[in-house]
Amino acid sequence: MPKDRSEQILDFAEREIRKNGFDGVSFRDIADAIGVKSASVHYHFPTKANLGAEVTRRYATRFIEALGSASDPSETSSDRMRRLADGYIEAYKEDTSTCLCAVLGSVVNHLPDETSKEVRGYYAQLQEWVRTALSQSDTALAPNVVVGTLQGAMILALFTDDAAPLIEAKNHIVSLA
Amino acid sequence: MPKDRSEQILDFAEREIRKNGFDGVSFRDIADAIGVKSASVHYHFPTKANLGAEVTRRYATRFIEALGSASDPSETSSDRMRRLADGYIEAYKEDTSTCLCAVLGSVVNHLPDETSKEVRGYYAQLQEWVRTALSQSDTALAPNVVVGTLQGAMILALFTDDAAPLIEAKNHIVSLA
DNA sequence: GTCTATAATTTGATAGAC
DNA sequence: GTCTATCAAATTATAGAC
Repeated sequence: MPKDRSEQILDFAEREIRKNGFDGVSFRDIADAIGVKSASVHYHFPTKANLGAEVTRRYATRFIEALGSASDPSETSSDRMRRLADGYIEAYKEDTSTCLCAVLGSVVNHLPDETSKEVRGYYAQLQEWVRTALSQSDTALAPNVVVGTLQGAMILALFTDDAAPLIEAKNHIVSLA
Repeated sequence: MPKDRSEQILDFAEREIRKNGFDGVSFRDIADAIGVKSASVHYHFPTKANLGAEVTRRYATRFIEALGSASDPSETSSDRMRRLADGYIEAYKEDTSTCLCAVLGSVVNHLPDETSKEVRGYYAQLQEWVRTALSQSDTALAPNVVVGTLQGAMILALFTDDAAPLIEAKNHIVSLA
């Protein structure tokens, strides 16, 4: 079955936001890319604030679900950190683009409320997952440090156009978890 | 002596870019803020690519110079990491805004060439400083990890509106250096 | 659902007077 | 150096026909 239009729009919007930022994509860009007019995009997502929110919500759901359980007793903390880091690495490789969070996070106070609310929600979920994932370990790693390290590595990966900084961050975190 | 106009423009442009991103500030915003017309801003900085480049160059120079020596033999690696982290913390406190690098770095491939060139140059300098600063230590900390961790913590600090993630990142890096 | 048409605003940028 | 005046293009968004 063919992809429905809303999904097509979200796909392209997500890719462009991750590459160019929230202000770096327009309704016309999206419309042109999928072969409709901008008014049709507005039919599916009435405002840009709404579009940003939906892109973020979908991204968050996908990312968090892919992480799986943070409390499976058959796993170690390192196992979970490895999965987390791999999530970032895959996100990077998807389109040699950053995670949505690094792009939208750095300008969160500039985003429309409807969008920033979702970005904050995503961070809260991620933070909670890491907190749980590390809760049975006596590691000195703070959840903030884990998330920050991967986030920052994402940006560095963009510069070198190479996943190496992400691999280093992964090794660092896994070895300390 | 009064600040000259170019400096006033750079001051405001830097603050806005760090809060709202490169696309989040316009020549008119700047002109209004300092009480001139947008044509006057263009007189000092002919294009936005040029303005972005000058803002970045000035920011980089200030930040790197504030770091001081990366090879003073009377200091330990931890001392240097402490200074580096404090640089980020001060940058955050300046206006509860991110470092320029986190904002521009995440969309580096979307920036005009003239601007992105300066952003990349800044990163190279920073990376080199950290590499030198750690070169006499047998720490397992990679320069990428150090920079990434602080960068990522900056973004997290924005969310919580609190420097706590930066403090955690600082402690983490200093203790491992 | 998609279109045409259009409104209202904002953007980066330039020409030329003072 | 700053101004007025202006441009061409792009932006988000809406009304109404099909």
